[in-house]
Amino acid sequence: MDKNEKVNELARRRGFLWPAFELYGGAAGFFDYGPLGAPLKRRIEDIWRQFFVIQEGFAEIEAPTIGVEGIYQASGHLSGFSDPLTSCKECKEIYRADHLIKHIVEVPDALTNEEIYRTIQENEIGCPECGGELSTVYEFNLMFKTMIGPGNKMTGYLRPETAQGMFINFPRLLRHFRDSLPFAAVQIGKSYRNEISPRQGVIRLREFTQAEAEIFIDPRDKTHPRFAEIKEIKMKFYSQAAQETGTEEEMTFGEAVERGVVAHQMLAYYVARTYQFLLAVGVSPDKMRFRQHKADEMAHYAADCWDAEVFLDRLGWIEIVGVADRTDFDLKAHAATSKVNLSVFVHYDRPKKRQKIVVKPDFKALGPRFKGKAKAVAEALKALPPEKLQGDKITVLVDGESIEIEPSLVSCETVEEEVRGEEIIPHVIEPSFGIDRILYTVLDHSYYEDAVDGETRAVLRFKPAVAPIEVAVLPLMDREELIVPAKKILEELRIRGLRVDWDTSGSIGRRYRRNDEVGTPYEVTVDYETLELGTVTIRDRDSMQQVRVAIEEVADTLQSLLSGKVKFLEAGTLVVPAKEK
RNA sequence: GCGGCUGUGGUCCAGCGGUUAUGACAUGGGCUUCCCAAGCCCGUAACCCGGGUUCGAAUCCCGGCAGCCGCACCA
Repeated sequence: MDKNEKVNELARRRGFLWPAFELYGGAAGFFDYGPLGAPLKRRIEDIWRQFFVIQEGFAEIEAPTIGVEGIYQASGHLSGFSDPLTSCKECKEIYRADHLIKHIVEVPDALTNEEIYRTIQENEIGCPECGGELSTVYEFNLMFKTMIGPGNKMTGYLRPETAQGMFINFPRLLRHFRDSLPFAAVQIGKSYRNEISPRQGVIRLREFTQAEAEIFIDPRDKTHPRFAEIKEIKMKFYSQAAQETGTEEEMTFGEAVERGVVAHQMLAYYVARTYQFLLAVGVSPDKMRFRQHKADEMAHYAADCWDAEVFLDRLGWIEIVGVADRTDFDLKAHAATSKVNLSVFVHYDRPKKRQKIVVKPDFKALGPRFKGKAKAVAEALKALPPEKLQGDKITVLVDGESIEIEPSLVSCETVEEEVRGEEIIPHVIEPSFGIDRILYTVLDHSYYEDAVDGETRAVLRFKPAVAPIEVAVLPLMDREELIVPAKKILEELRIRGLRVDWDTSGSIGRRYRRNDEVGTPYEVTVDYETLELGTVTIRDRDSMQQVRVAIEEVADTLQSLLSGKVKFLEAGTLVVPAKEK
């Protein structure tokens, strides 16, 4: 068994990840989070909230997972996310139908599926592999389609990303943030993509969890006020240029922006925050890098994009987070499709004075002469550039009719005007996290094996902040006199809000191993010294060392250990193992 | 979606036309004042699903589903 298999097997056996619908034969691309997987995922999400909602002050919202058609017309997912396919009736091979007629039709995208099929027939195009006859063209869209309400009146789609929920709430979010930039909204939730062939467990799912932030910024100012805080952090950058040579470059964020490796502070800052978050949940820095998208792989909406990639045994480098500069693509698209203005009025620091020529048509004269058309003529006059108002005759075009007017009917005036600001469409920086992939990475990067007395010990070295079980309380033996004080400790720890497990089954060594395997950082053992001296032992998962502390202090000590305030060997008196005595 | 390989208790595996379906580990109960998967006793627990061939199918054939590997796909 290689490591990947071991991790998967452990995850299945111990209740982290279960293939879904097993009772009914299963379906690829769906997983259940078991009793340990669900809290692990929840804790990862909570750390994400800590970083992006609490520390950055972003607003968390929750939008429906089913969206109406208009959203995905605007976002490009209806057209860009779906491909016209055709298959060979002989060898069953599947092709992109539009690709087959590229050399005949200049813009195959503009054709309907029927038209593409007709083109294939008219030009007698056969299967490129075997020459067989091709089937009619059908649409394969990666979005799950459903119906809203009875009948077929309204089409709904399961959202392929959470991002659109933030974009379409832009006007309300803007108001929430009192009409000023920058601001950001986030969502953690399920997204759905009907993948053609999902594989590799939780790496490619049909239903998955995303955590996305949409940070709306003023496009003219891509600096970040807190850039100084992250600028000394060093990380592995794998830029477009570096990919030519195939070696990542280690440098600070400050250097990366100075050298133009990362386009601007805004993008760099969120790449850095992403990096810090991934470290916090337990992704190994040695097996992580940030790779810049190449120009040709950039998504249809992105101007620049940096992916956090992690190295997984057998799978290689896998993308787990994308941090993209989506520019104003989405807001512009939604503004155009919905016909709602999605710009922000940005005030200047100081109102600007501007000279402006105001054209004043003489309505008293124009009215009687042009009657109903007078207004249109006046508008046309106002629209003319100042130089056209000179000369003997002024010519305007109204409803295709050329009309001549003598200059005396129009007066021009130069006025000084105060301009207080301007309408802009914000740009969007989007860090987009694949929670399932991150969780799998945490499992993979936490997995260790060491040898204890010639036996292999499997350990998940979770950070205490993500461990599904933080403490196990273990009576040395399953005996009444040890169980009573142990239960008291269990209750107290639970009242403190710790995630505690209780286990009396099997020898103490067996119970330590069981907990090592699910990543429990600390075990409290109640033994006969507890009865004599009122102390218990706390065992450290990684070093397997034990310290003794008084019963009254055990809850405080554990909390200090879990939060990292106290080092293990300083938490109590080191216990010398029996065989060394 | 195509092709190849695979599918037996929770896990790993034996059985390859007739067995009360083998075993190990894990797990539950009991014994053992027992700090790193010890020992002994007892127990729970499986042939992926559906058809077919056959007197008889876990075993052979077909289809489905799932997993792995290649190809394609991955906005």
